[in-house]
Amino acid sequence: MAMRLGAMFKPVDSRASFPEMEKRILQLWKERDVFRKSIEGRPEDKLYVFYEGPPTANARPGVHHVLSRAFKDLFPRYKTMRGYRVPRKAGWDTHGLPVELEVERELGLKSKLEIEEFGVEEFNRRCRESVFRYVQEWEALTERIGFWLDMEHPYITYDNDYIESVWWIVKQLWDKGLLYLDYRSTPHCPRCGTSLSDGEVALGYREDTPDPSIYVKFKLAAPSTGSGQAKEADPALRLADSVPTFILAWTTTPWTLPGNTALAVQRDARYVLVEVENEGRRERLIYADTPELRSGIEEFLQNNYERVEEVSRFQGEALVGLYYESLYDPTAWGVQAMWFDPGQGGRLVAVEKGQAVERAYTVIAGEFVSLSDGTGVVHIAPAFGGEDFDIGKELGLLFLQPVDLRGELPEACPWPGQFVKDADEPIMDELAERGLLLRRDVIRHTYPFCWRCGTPLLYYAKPTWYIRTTAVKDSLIEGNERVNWYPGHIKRGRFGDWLNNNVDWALSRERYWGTPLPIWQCDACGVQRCIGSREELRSSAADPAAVDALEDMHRPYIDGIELKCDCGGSMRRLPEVMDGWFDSGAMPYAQWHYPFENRETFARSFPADFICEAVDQTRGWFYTLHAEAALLHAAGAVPESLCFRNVICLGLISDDKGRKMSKSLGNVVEPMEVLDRHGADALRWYLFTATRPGEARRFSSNLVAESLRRFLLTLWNTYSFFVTYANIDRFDPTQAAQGERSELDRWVLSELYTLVRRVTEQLEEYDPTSAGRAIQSFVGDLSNWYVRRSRRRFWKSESDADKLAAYHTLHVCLVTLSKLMAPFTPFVAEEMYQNLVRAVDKEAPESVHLAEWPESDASLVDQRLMDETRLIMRVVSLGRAARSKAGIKVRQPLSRVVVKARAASEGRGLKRLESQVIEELNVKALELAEVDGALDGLTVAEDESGYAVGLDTAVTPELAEEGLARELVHRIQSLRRAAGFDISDHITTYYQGPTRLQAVLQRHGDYVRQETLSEELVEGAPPTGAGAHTEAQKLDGEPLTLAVLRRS
RNA sequence: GGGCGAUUAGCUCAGCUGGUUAGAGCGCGGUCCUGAUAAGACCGAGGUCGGUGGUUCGAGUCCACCAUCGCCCA
Repeated sequence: MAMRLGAMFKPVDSRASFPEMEKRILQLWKERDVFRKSIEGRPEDKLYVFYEGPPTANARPGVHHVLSRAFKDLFPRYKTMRGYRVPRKAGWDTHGLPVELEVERELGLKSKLEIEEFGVEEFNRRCRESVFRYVQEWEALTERIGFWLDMEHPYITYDNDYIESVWWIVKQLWDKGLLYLDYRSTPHCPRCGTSLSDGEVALGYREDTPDPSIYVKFKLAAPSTGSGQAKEADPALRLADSVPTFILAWTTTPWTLPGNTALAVQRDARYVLVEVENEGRRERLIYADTPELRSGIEEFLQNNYERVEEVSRFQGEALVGLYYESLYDPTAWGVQAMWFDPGQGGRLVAVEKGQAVERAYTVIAGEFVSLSDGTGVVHIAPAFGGEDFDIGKELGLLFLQPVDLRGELPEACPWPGQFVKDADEPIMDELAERGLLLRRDVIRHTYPFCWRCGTPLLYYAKPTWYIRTTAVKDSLIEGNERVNWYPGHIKRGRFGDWLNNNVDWALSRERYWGTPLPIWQCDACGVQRCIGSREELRSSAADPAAVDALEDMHRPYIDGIELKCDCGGSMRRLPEVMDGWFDSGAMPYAQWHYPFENRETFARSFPADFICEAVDQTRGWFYTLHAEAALLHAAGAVPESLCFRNVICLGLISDDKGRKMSKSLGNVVEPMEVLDRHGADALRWYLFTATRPGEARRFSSNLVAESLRRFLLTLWNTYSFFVTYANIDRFDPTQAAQGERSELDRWVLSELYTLVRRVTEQLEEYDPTSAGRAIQSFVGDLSNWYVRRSRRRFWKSESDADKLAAYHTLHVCLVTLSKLMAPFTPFVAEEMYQNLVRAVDKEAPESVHLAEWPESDASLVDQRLMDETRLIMRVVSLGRAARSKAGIKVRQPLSRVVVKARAASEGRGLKRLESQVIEELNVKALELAEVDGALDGLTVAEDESGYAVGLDTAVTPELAEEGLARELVHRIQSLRRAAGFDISDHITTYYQGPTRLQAVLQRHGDYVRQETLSEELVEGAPPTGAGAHTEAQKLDGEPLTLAVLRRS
């Protein structure tokens, strides 16, 4: 389209490329430094605090990252427009096992031993390098999707300053006794050689894991044998019968059997003793007497034994205290026997030579024993399994750990050096040979694996540093009450439950690349000391100069720093590093190097107003932030026990078939591809409006395309329409008179300001999905009702008050929309704003993102008018249905339409707005059906809710002529378009056709000329060589030739 | 095994505190309209609102149980 002299606005191509437009906008933001201005232009004392949850840049960003980054971007932009200053500091998570594992893979290292041989210094150097491997891609994607974030000054968790702040936190907890060392049964990855936190374990559960399901026979010690019994056996057990008697226990982990030291039963449950016989050999089995357990076991017995007979029944109580014969003797393999010494508070101590542990291989009572699966008897191995460990501690049981930290069995055992899971088969085989395996099957259940390397986890009792989060449980729960969650069910549901079931946080990791645990221990006296700052380290160091020279506070350098002990000895750092999650939860403090620097900044920026991550962070970052704030508050170090006031918790993204996106399935959608094809606004809009936050969502490029078509293109075309006509008329919104608003203008403004109110309310409630959907629905109405109904007003030739009002109204709608949409689709909003506002008003803020959020004008909201307009839309729809039924096209005028409304008041509304119905349905009059039978003889369409519209389908000769005139207009317009004329070109039209055309043009010639900008309507062929566009057509079967010629 | 969430048209989703005969968009078949529109309108096919009970004059909506899926926990 040619630029017109005096045009106010940049011409808008209705077929714009959004990705290209977005790149221009990115350039514009950069040139004008809009992001910085959007922060610094707002008052310092009116902060809206956003915390960025740090990603790790050692893998490429995916669609799910776009999801969270889009939501993270929306609220800061919105709040900026509301007048808040919203700093947005980027952050990078750099520590932790995943990083180490990646590097291990690259180096081909298989164990911790190999890492140490390779060298911790070089290993950590490589870790440091690897964490920014994809940082350019992250930065490019972040910018491309329009996520405004200060990536030039990010916090980085491996920085010495960051580490120092983390140390400060640890020291606060240490001073309050919130840190302690304990033997615990800990989830342990035998490959990584380290404990995992509960949060990490939670990441690695796998459904449907096949495992053995076996029934193992534990032989009760007979009274006659040397081992005897601790108590007089209940006669019901019939032990005196000298028939071998076994307790049947069920397990899915055969490899734990060498660690077995007890069997547990339910004291009050009923058990049964059954005798079975095969080929003359008799034996007896004990298991729980519940219908569901018995049916399964007994069916098996019936199928495998010649005779099965119940001997007696008794309470579990009768079994408690009995001894049984151990399956193995691990001490013979060199395993050091230990026990929980009740004399030392249940501490785990070595069993000395010759010492007898009273409760070794006895039946104990346990509340946790399940009576719905297995046999009602649980095999107890305190070295494995939390419950086993706990009951061992409670009752002073024997403790045997025949498995080392690599998950391997001892060299001296029958399965030397085998990995436990591989030993399952041979263990079962061997038990079967000894006749101690009743039954073996396979079960599928959920089992935890290492979330990174996929190795099955073992529960392993070993010393670990814990944070006593249970001490601040009440505070955690209370703080959560004050957090606004979206979706709301997370608060009392997933997150609340997690807090209610809080257990202490396992902090230490026996690894290399992490924040070093700042605890030193004296070689001489064993005293331990926690260091809370670099200065404290220096002043306590044996060689302060070495601390000054320390450029990197990681291992191995930090391990070289020794402290002087009060006893005169020398203190060395404990080798552990910290759980990487602790780093992330420390970001409110450590991002500012608090309290060593930026005390003011911290004070103003804590707690956060808004954070947003996916639901998997419930046990991750959401928890670590919350917990560290509560702990520090309890330690008196921060003023608040909660860390964030509003949080959006996003659901996970799956592919279009509901499957998780994974490389192995090949269904991962590359975000950049979607962005290149459809643009960032389309992707953002889709993510905001398609599904509510919190819900799992299906994603595909096609759905983004649909979102683009349905919403952005509709909007864009409305915008393009406005600019096209405003330029023709040289409409200047800053100068032109307001004009005279029609009912239609008043209606759309009423809808607009209703929309402003709703969108504002919904964003205040952290519900961008509802807000976006409301905008979408408004844009639909604006385009398909307001603009469609107003078209004639824009293209009529006189520039009267009505036309001016139409321009002003559409202009204010589009400008307001650009502001409402700025947080959602920042690019197209900017594009529209620049053209609609900045092009005509150099005083206006230079970016829509620096503009003020629109205010609703209640005086322009007219509920009745909106209701009435909804009604006429409905009536028009029915009218079109009636036309369709009668087979008469809308171009053919008809004499009247008769409408049956549901109430008299509705009838009045219809009459008030009848001109819109009349125009839209192309009829001469609208009548209300006020008496019975008013619709008789008409073509009627009705809907379920009681409305009916009747159409008088009689076409008089006059109406037919008029219809023909409109038909001609339509054809000439199509011809103009086909000829490639500009909308405002004036033409001469030539026609040759049926004689009745003469009469029609006699009567309606003015109309045809005006509509088609024809200066003349000439009967005959156009002059040859004049360049006219000619088409031969049919009109009701008769030949018709039309030609259009542009006039110079 | 427990908790939370979901289940409405082929697909993506609305349906507020219970209220006539359950909706939209996409897709499909057809008709029409159009000088802003890659659009739009109308008609049609397509739903026992996951299932079973219950509360109620009335249930997609409330309650209980069950099933399936997802996430989380053990």
